[in-house]
Amino acid sequence: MTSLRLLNLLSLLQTPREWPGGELAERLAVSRRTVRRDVERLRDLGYPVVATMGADGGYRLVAGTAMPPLLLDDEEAVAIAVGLVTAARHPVQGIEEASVRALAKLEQVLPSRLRHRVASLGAATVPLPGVEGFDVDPGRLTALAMAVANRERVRFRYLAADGAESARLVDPHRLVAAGRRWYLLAHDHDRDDRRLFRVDRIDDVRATGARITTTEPEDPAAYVAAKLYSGTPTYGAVVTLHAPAEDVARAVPGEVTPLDGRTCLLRASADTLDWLAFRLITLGCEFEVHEPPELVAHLRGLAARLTRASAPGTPAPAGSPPRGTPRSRRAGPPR
Amino acid sequence: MTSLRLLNLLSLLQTPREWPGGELAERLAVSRRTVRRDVERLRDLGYPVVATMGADGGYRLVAGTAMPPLLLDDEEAVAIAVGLVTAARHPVQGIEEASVRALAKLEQVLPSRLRHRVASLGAATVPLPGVEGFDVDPGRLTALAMAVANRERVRFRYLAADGAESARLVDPHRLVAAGRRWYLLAHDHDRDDRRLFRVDRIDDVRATGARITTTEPEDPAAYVAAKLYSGTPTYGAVVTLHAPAEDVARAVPGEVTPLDGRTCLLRASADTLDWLAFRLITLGCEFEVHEPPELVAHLRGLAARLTRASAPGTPAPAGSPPRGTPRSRRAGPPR
DNA sequence: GTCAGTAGGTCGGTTCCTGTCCTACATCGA
DNA sequence: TCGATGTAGGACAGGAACCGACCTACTGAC
Repeated sequence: MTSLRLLNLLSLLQTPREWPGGELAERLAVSRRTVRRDVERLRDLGYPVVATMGADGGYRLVAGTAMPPLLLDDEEAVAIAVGLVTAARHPVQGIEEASVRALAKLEQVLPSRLRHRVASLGAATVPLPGVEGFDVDPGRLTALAMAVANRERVRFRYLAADGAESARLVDPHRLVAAGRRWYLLAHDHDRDDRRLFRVDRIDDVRATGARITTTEPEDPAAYVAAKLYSGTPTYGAVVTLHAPAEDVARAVPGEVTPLDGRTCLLRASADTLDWLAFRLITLGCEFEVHEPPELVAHLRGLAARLTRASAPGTPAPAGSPPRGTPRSRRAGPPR
Repeated sequence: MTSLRLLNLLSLLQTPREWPGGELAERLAVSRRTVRRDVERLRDLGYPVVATMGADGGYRLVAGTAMPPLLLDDEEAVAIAVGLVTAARHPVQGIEEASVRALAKLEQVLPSRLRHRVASLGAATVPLPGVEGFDVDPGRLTALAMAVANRERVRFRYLAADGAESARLVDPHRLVAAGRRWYLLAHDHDRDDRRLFRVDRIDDVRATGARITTTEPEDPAAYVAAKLYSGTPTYGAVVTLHAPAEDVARAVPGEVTPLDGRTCLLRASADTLDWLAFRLITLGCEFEVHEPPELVAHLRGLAARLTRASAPGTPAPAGSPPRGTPRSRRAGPPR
């Protein structure tokens, strides 16, 4: 079949190197002429293959106007999936939805032998500070994304803010990420009204097979924003930073006002104190917090904890096995 | 052309929903019979398409044994690229190389109109603490990855540890990630010897077009490990954590020994104090540091900084514009 | 200049592909 | 229980596409 050969050819050409026509002909078990024709076919499909002339020339796939089908080996597929899983955990502004869509697409076709690798590797992510239960399970996210794409009614269990658990039957309309949290905008059939669900409080998602009958609001983004800002606890911080304004503006989101060449004023808001403290600490500069008082108290608590942790002269507890040959310190880094 | 239709069909089937044959026939502008035959073709290619029988049945692509070609729209491609870029910045143990390979593959064919989006979005990543210049430029990484895959000799400028800059001509053999740093294992033609280069010190990578003539060591991993452990500064930390051993083991890499049900002993090593401190703080529990003394001092300095930052009653500097209507705090989260 | 590579035209035989029939079977809902 | 609506798949004939073999033209490196 010629389609299979075309895919194989694409797969070969996607490894970033030059392929002489003879080698391609051999690998695809066809004549050189046919390889040329296949290359022409790929070009017709919109995937530009450039050929460098002369001795030791060859074919190479370059960027065109359309994305060619990506042909991945197992490891690459796992790597991409892991990347998308962490992207779902720490959504990047502007492509949150596309990340989840891509993850759902990939999950749908990912061979089962690779799934456990993705799961185990995806779990070993860099932990960012947050409250318990903050972490979104990517599987839940993709299940909901599939339902949204499929326009399919779903059932799930929901843990409300007051701790009450309930079973819901909803028409899922859209997944949105706000800050570091995911929300599902849906029509709740039991309540017969639109609701905004926090995805990390959703569990046991089950497809019903029924089609969606309700419609989403004409401006989902505005709806979500209104719901969120009226309901989510938010801490607005005002901090003086001993660092140039331009450096700060690059590093953190928020409103940065330069005070002088070496200090600036930052206004930022977040939904947890942990997160605010984390962003401030990782800036690595001196700073003073003016508001809110909760953040001042939080930082003072953290300082106390660190002081306790670095109490001088604490001996290692008995029973700890002796360390082998200690690794060298302060040696020069490799060239 | 039938290959084009097959790709389109694959593309449709990859969106996670069910497709009735009639709709597919319409979209592909062929008869129902041909759709059935195309589905059969896909199955022959190893991509399992399941069909649910009965009224409102349809076709769906499911996970098989081989990865089908991924057909992505622009946004999904950007999302994947951004995910891989951050994965290159924060390599996940075990798939570092595959991540870069996938990124190189994607970069090669990514339409130019999407590149700037990837660049700008990829820059806005969560900053993790580290020394200056720690961050690897993903573009450099993919350039080197391409050279490795292409077995092509490259030129670059290198900033040695002592600050001396030099031009190098090398045969790149392999990219390896150790901890959070990338290294290039290569044969340096000027020195005529194997060298290990830190990728963040490499600049201005340029392909020469010449083929590689040297061979990599029979056991690259061992070679790199030997080079690294003999040369890189490493801090070995010994810390008592007031958290259950199993929780800790999940959250941080290192050797965890339970002391009792609620505390454990952690041995971990890293190349910067910032990184060690960061991992300990984000655990969120009480802890005591036994070794090394540098870490104790580092934490004490951090505690002092936080104490200064949370000095009571610091008024906001004059001239700061009054904040508009303050956002609500402590209101209930949305249902 | 020579050599080794790509680019591309032509031609005949063969293969494959397509649409139109047809029947068989599964599933849901009335 | 029956009918509607879906998939599954065989048979067939006309047409389109594909393939290899041969040829010439062009390009770049040694």
